[in-house]
Amino acid sequence: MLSKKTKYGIKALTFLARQENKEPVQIATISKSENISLKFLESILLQLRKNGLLASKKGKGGGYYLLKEPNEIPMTTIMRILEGPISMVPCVSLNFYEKCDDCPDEKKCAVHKLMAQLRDSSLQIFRNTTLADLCNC
Amino acid sequence: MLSKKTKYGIKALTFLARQENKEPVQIATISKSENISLKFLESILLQLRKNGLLASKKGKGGGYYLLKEPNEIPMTTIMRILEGPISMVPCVSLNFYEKCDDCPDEKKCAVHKLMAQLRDSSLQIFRNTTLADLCNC
DNA sequence: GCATACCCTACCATGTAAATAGGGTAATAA
DNA sequence: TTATTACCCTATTTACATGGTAGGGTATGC
Repeated sequence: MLSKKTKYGIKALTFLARQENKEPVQIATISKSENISLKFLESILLQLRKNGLLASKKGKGGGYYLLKEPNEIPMTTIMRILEGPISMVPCVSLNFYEKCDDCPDEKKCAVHKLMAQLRDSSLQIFRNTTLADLCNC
Repeated sequence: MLSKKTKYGIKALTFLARQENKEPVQIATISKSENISLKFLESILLQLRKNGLLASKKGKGGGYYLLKEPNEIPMTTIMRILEGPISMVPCVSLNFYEKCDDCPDEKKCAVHKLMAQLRDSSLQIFRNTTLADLCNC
């Protein structure tokens, strides 16, 4: 399941990507427009800032804004920051690899191969989709 | 993330699919061979039986066995029984559809389109893979 | 009739998601 | 300088699912 954190994060990012000018947008503005709990959204945007996707400006006229062009931000980046691994099992993850403690041999594991296939197809979609693509809806 | 229930279930099913004869296999046998908690596995096999994938035989010489040929069991069936929806959000699920309460219009939702795409590619893999395919590892 | 092995219900421990609360701090403008 | 704005940070709560455990019940077959 996709966490609400990721879902809200994507919605907030597309909201920012849709801004004509590059003026900072207040958290409250996004919160109201997208029906997202203000405080929860705050923590999400903070996380996106710490991971280099957003920057913020304090004080009056402040808010959040994108650091790159929407078409330069692939969904892989966003997913990995907010949701974590793309794959469904750690033993096939490229960026979050972990060995299973119940599997003696990954190569002989029935689940492993299937999940690797799935990861590849998911990766392909996420890599070929940028934030800009999500705005045209 | 793939739940351990699903992972164990798939492993157990492939174990049964690999049996030469169609003799019932005891839970304890699978449990030991695949390093799965006995009682947990018991509940998983029970669920698979209630959903028509397995049958069981009680008493001495009893155990679980497959009801169909492995190549007649697509992964979609197994995943939907054990893991639930294939899609990452209920609003794009074919079998477990649910409307989002925060989205006024699904067609305009940035997340929706992306997740629908992802669901399609996952479905394609799961539909074209049967239990038999997992046994050749 | 006894051992076998599945069947069923209940329980618990742990962890995570989602949301809430409340105050702190930096930047800006007047 | 000072008041306001709006981000920054920590802690807490609630709810729920997962993974696993416990213990007995029941049908089967030798």
